[in-house]
Amino acid sequence: MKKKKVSLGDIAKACGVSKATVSFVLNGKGDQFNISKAKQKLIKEKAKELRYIPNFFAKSLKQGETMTIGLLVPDMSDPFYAQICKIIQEDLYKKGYGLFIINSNDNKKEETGLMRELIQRGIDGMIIIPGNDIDVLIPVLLETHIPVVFTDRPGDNEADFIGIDHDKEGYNIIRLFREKPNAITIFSEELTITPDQNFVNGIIKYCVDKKLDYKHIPINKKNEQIILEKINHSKDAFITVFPKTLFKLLDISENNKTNLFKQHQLICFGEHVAFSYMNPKISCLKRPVKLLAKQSVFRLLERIKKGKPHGSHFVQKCIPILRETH
Amino acid sequence: MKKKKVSLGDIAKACGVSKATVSFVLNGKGDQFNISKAKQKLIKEKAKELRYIPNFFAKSLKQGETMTIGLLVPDMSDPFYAQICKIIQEDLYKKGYGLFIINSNDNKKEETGLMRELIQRGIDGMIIIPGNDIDVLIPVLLETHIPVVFTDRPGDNEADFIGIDHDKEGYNIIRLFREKPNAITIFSEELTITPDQNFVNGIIKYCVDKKLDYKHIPINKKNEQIILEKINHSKDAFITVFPKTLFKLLDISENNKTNLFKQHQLICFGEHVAFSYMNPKISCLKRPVKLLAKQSVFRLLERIKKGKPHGSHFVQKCIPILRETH
DNA sequence: TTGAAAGCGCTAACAT
DNA sequence: ATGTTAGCGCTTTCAA
Repeated sequence: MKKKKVSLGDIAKACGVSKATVSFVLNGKGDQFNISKAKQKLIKEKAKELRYIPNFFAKSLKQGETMTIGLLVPDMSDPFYAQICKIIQEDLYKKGYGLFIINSNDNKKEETGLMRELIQRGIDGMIIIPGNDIDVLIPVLLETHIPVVFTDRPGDNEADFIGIDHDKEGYNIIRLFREKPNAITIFSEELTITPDQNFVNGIIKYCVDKKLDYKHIPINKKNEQIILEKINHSKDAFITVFPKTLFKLLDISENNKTNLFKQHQLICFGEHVAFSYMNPKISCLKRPVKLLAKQSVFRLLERIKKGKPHGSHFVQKCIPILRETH
Repeated sequence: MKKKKVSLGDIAKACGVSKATVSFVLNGKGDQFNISKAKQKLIKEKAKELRYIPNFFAKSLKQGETMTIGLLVPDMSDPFYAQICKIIQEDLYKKGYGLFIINSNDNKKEETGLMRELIQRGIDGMIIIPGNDIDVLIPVLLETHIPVVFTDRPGDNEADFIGIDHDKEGYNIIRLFREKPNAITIFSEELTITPDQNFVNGIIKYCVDKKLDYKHIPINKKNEQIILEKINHSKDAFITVFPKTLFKLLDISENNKTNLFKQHQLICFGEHVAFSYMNPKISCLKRPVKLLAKQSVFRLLERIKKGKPHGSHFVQKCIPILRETH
């Protein structure tokens, strides 16, 4: 059932040389160690013949690095995170690193366990999009000394962070509406994640500053009546926190044969491929995915390879994409 | 820069016992080896105190398994594959396995290299959605003895396959149109992947059998005129191979201020969240993602843990989702 | 009831 | 120019 894998030793035996020699040759250090061309050739051929595949782990064990990065992401099937995953994977790959991904589903209870799961696997560093606030993560972070980068959602001042300023983005989003709104309704899922709360708080702060009426409605069965009320009997400008919420809102509206956009301006926080194919085309505030992903990798490798200290904060602006609904 | 990690030995030293004892206790075999409760407690506390995290690799090295599965996927930011990745990751996690993902971008040249990359990492098995046909993969497959499962795209009779029958799905898709079409136009990307070709071939076979006119048009700049021609001056029923292609088609149509759906029925091969929010709502032939992903994991673990022989083929049907455009 | 020691596959300092 | 050997962290057999 478990056929034995070919190891360095097997090649060494087959060639009548020592493991060291084989190791040197196969790692391109043959010349450096003055191993005769003939022998080098022999070894390389033998390796190919025996279909030798080096055991990465054994190497890692010895060298203390695994060339593997861990990524903790809320939901890799969400297009936003999926893109992040992809870019991170590809950028890391170019630098010789592999990627080990775990979905947290924003399950706060399990998050620290999942992080430990990653650490156990001997990763050289990790990028996390945490569901929990920093204080619950700190115990795990203290258990290890590998570099950690927080992406999209911040840790604390001590921690590396690559993301956006949710508070500020929330504060500024209302200025994007074509017509100055009289009142704002914010739709979202239940706000369990602090940065999302901050985004909504930003909106509210603006409303308070500008003396705008506002209401925040989590989308759920229980609120369906009040949602319909808002759709049908108000002229509020709508803000949806993430495309998923917008889709749910549309479902509700559709099920009740009402047209959401007849008397409402709408901006969605977060972009979605679908938006430009919908009717009307959805205006949104796009998060700078690519930049965040690339910068996260860049930063993490800087920490790992150059031993740079932590605590850098890379805050990027969102990009308004104004199509038809704003 | 590289702070030393706590190892088994450190705990052993701290407790004045041997590494073996610590290992037993920490693996829950304390009782089995009759290690005194007091000592067990001491060891466990010390481990916690020193923030001990076991080194998975060292364990793997010894035990010959890494509890890690490799996944080779064309593009994990494509919603279809993203979902597959997610389900696979979660199902594996439940069984104690980790997931190592690599994007191939359907780059055929690099594919075998990427597979080797996975194998090197000592994975216990792998799930691949290959871009290449089996014959180019065989050399790599022969280098290793780990179980491999082909998902979505088949290998050969020898190989495990979990997917759909592209040929047949192509053949049957035309029956889904509400009105019997006089002619069919198939839009797709350049067909570089055999199963995609098979899907189109299936369609064509049907057209030939039923004496229907057909044309297959790869979407690219060069074909833009002929695409517009089809949109504006034909009444063909349209089939798009994958949502991405549909979106491109819509872009072209939109840029030319024409309405694609005025005189065309359309079915898309492959589902997309956006479809039910578009206007009109897109009819499609949905691939059974969840089933494929789950079955792939199930099958792979069956191979790994029970040593079942390869060569099983699990072919599932696509599901028509008929909304408004068919 | 516990410890010593071998060994998983690999690298690299040290011998020869 | 090439081989020997120790050791990375862990498990497990065997001995005590």
